[in-house]
Amino acid sequence: MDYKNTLNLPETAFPMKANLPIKELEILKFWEDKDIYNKILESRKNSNMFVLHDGPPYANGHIHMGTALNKILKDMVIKSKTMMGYSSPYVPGWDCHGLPIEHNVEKEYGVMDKAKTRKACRDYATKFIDIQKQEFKRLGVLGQWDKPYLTMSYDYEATIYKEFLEFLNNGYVYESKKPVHWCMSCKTSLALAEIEYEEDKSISIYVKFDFISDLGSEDKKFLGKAVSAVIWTTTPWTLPANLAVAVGPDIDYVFVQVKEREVLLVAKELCDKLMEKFEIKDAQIIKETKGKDLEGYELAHPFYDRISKMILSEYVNLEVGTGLVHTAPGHGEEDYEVGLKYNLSIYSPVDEDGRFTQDVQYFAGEHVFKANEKIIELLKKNGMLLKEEEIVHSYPHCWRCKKPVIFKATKQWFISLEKNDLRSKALEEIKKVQWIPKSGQNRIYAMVENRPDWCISRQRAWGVPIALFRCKKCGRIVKDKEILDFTAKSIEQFGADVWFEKDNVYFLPKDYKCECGSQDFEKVEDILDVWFDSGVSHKAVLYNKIKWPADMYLEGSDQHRGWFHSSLLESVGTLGKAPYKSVLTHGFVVDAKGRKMSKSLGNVIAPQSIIEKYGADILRLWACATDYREDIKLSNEIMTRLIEGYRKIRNTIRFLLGNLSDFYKERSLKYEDLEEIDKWILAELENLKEKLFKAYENYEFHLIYQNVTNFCINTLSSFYLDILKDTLYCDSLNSKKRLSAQTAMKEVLDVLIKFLAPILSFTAEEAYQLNKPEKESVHMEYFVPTIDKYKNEPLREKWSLISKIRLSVLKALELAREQKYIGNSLEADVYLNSNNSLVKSILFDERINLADIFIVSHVFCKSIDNALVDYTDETLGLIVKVTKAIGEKCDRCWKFDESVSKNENHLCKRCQEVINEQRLKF
RNA sequence: GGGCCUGUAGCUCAGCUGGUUAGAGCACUGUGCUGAUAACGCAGGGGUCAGUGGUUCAAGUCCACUCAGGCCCA
Repeated sequence: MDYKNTLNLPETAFPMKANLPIKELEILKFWEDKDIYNKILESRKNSNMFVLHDGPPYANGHIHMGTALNKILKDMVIKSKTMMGYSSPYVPGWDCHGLPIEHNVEKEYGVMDKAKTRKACRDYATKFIDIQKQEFKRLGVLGQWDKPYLTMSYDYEATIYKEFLEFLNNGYVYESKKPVHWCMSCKTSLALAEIEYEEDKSISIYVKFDFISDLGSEDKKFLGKAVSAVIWTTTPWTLPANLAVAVGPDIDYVFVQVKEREVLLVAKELCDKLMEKFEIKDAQIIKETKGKDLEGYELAHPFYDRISKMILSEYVNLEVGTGLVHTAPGHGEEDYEVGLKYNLSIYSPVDEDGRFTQDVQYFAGEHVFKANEKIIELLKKNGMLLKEEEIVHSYPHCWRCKKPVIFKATKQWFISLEKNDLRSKALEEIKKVQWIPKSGQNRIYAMVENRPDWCISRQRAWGVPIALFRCKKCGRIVKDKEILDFTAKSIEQFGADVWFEKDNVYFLPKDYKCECGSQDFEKVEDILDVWFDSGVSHKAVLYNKIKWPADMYLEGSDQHRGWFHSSLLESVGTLGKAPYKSVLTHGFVVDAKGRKMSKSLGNVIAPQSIIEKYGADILRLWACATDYREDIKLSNEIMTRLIEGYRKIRNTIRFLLGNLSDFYKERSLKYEDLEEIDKWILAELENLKEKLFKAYENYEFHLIYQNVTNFCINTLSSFYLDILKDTLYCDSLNSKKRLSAQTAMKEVLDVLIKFLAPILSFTAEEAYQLNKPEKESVHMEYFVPTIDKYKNEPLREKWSLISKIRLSVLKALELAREQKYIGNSLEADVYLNSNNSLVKSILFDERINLADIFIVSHVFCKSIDNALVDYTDETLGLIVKVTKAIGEKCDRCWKFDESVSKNENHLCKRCQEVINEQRLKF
C-alpha cells in the first residue's frame, strides 16, 4: 500500500525555479507601491545614523558593469547597516555638467550659442538621469529616487558658486598662465577629449646650446674648448620660448670631444647613435657625469641673448632625442610642471591666431608653423644646427576642424594648495580617515603631496560660471560682497544660466565704479572644473542637512584622484575637515583573463543582459561573492557557477519553508526541551551568525557568500536536514521530536533570510513574505541578534566527532553499495566497535540516535561475524561492519524492522502509531 | 617610465604573527535514491601556491628580480 499521503511532505509556494527576471519586477512594484524605502527610514527615525554619501555618476549613456557594481555594493552596505539598526538614508546623485555632455550635444546639433547649448545640455542630462535611474532601481537598490541630488539643480549650482566664493574670499584663488591645447583655427582651448591624434610628417632638429658657465675652471679638460648641450625637438617654433634644458637626474651623460676645440654633451647611451647621425668620426669621451650633477649650469639661447638654465626633470627619457630636453614652460605640459618647480616664467608669446607677438625678435607676426623654416635658417646661419631630418609621429589635432593644434599658455584660475596650508591640512586629514583597503591612504597621500595647484577654470559653456566681473581698464576683479551675494542669489533663483542671459546692469549697482574709476566691466565667462562641482556635494547634500561628515564614501579606486581628492580639498578648504570618516574602494570589472572590458577587445558584458537572462539577484550575488577590493572578474563561467550557488541557497530555503508550512510560533518548544541535535544546530547557527556579523562589519561580503554556502551545503543539506527528514516526514505532527526540529529550523530560516537580505534582496523578500512575516518588508527587519544561550562549544565539539564517525560509516556503506549489497542506506544495519574512549562514549550516549544520524535501519554497538563489509578507521580507532538490515521494510517510512512482519498493514511500530493517531483526528 | 595593487586546483575564495602529506564550495567523473526531483545524498580525480634567485633548521607565508594583469599619472 502507498502511504505517501499520510506523510508530512514539504509544501511551499516558493518555487524551485526562481524565474527572477519576472519575479523581481513584481517585488520592485511591491516596494514602490508600499513606499518601503520611506517606511524603513521612518522605522529608524530615532536611531543612530550611518550615512553613505553617493558619488554622482556622470549623466551620460547607459549604466555599465562598473556603475552597477558600485551601486550594488552601496546598497549592500546601506541595507546591512539598516539591519544592524542604523538609520541609513540613501540619496543618489548625478554629475550633470561638463564636456562629454557638451561634446555630444555639439556632435548632434553643431555649434550653437551658449544659451542654446546650455539648454540642450540640460535636456541631454535630464534624459540620461531618467534612463540611469530606471536601470539603478532595477538592480534592487532602494533609495530616495524621487528626490536625487543633481549638480545642475539651481540650489546645487548656487552652492557650487558660493563654495567658490569661499575660496575666493579666503585668498586661495589666483589667476595664472598654463599651457592648454589650443586650436588656432577655432581660436579656442581644447580639452583632452577633444583631441584626435593623427600621423603627421614633421621636421625634427638637433640644436646646440652653448655653455656659458666656464667648465674649464672646474676641469682642465675643458680649457679653451667650446662646450654645447645638444637637444632635439620636433617643434622648432617653440624655441623662441625656450627657457631651460632638462636632463634626467639618474641618467648618465658624456662630454664628447668632436673637434679640436668643440665638445658636445649628450646621454651616454645614445652617444654612438648620435655621432653616427651627425657624421662625426673619432669622437672621444672626455668626461662622464650624472644628470643631477649638471643642474644649475647656464646655457646660451641659440639665437637670443638670453640664459637657458640646465634643470632636472623626471620626465626625461632615452627613447628618442639626445637625453637633453628643450623646455618651454609655456608650450608643454611637462615643461610647465618642471617650469613651476624652477620658478621659470610661463612664457608663451603666441596670439590666439597662432602668430608670434610683437615682442618676438625676428619672427613677430609670423604664424608659428611658417616660422619653423625661418628658425631653422637662423640656426643654420648661427652654426647651432647639428642635424635636420623628417619624421612621422602622431600629433594632436582638433576634433572639430581636424587641423593640428598647439600648446599655448592661457590665463586660468587656480586654487593654491599652499595658501592657508591647504595641502598640509589635507594631508593631516587623510591620516585621520579610515581607508579600506589600507593602501588607499598611500595612494591619495602621494597624490595630494605631489599635485600642482588646482586649475579650476575651463573655457566651455556647460557648467557653473566663475561669475565675476573684471574691470576692463585695470583688470581688477570685483569682489564687493553685495554684488557677489546678489549673483549667488540670482543663481539660486534662476540657475547659472542667469550669468549668461543677463547683462552687466542686472548684476552691478547703478553707477558702480572700479577703484581705478572705470565703469567698464566685462564678465568672466570661464566655467568651473566639474570636479569642483562634485567636490562640493558634501556641502550641498549633507552639511546642515543629513549629517556631516559622511560615514563613508564608496567608489572605484580611480576616484583617489577624482572625487575623493576633489571632495577632500574642497572640504578642507572651506570647513577644515575631510568630508568622510571612511573611504571604501573597489576594483574594476575585468574579463576572465583579467583584462579590462573594452569595446575594442569585444569582451564587454552589459548588466542589462545578465538581469534579463538571470535576474538582478544573480548580479548582486556576483558583487558579493568576489573580493571587490581587487579586480573583479566576470565571465560566462563565473555566472554559471554563481547560478549554481544561488540554486543551492534557494533550495535550502525552499526545503526549510516547505517543512515549516504547518508550523507557527506558538508551537515552538522551549530551548531546554529541544533534542540534542537541534540544540547543536542552534550552536552552529550562532557560530555562523558571529562570522556573518564580522563579515558585514568589515565589509567582507565575499565571506558571507562562502560561509552561507558552506553552511547550507555541509551543515544543513548533507547533515542536519538529511537526518531530520525521517522525523519531519514520518513522525506525528504533534511529536516532540518533530516540533523540536521545526523550532530550530524556523530559527535557521530566519537567520538565512535576514542575513541574505542585503545581498539577495529580491529572493529574501520573496521568502520572507512566505514565512509568516512580522514586518511589511524584510528590509525593515533587523539582523537576528546573537543569543548567548544557544552558544555551546562543547556540543559543537561533540557533534564534530559524531560527524567524523558518520563519515566512516558512510564510507563503509559506500563499500557495501559498490558491491551491490545495498542501494538505499536504510537497507543496512551497522555494527560499531571502538577502543577509543571518546568514541565509545558517543556510541553509548542515550541522548543521540545513531541510526537516525547514519540514516540506516539499526545501529548495534557490538561486534558481529560474517558482515558484508568490514571497515576500520584507524584514526578514530573505530571498526564499522555493515549487514543487511534485519526485519522487513516498513511500507511507510521504508526503514527495516522486525515489527513490520507482525503488522497487518506492513508498518513498523512507530508508523502504525502515527496512523492510528491520524485516524483519530478524522 | 613613475605611484598604488594583484597573481593559491577549470571557477570563486580560506590559509592568523613562516612550522605536520596546501583547504572549502562549485564544476568534473563514478554512484545511490526517486517522499527537497530541472532537486537530494555518497565516493573519487584534480594544485612544483605565476616564475627565478635569496634569507632560514623550516616559505604559499619574509626579501630581490622577472613575467602577466588592473587603477592612476607621465
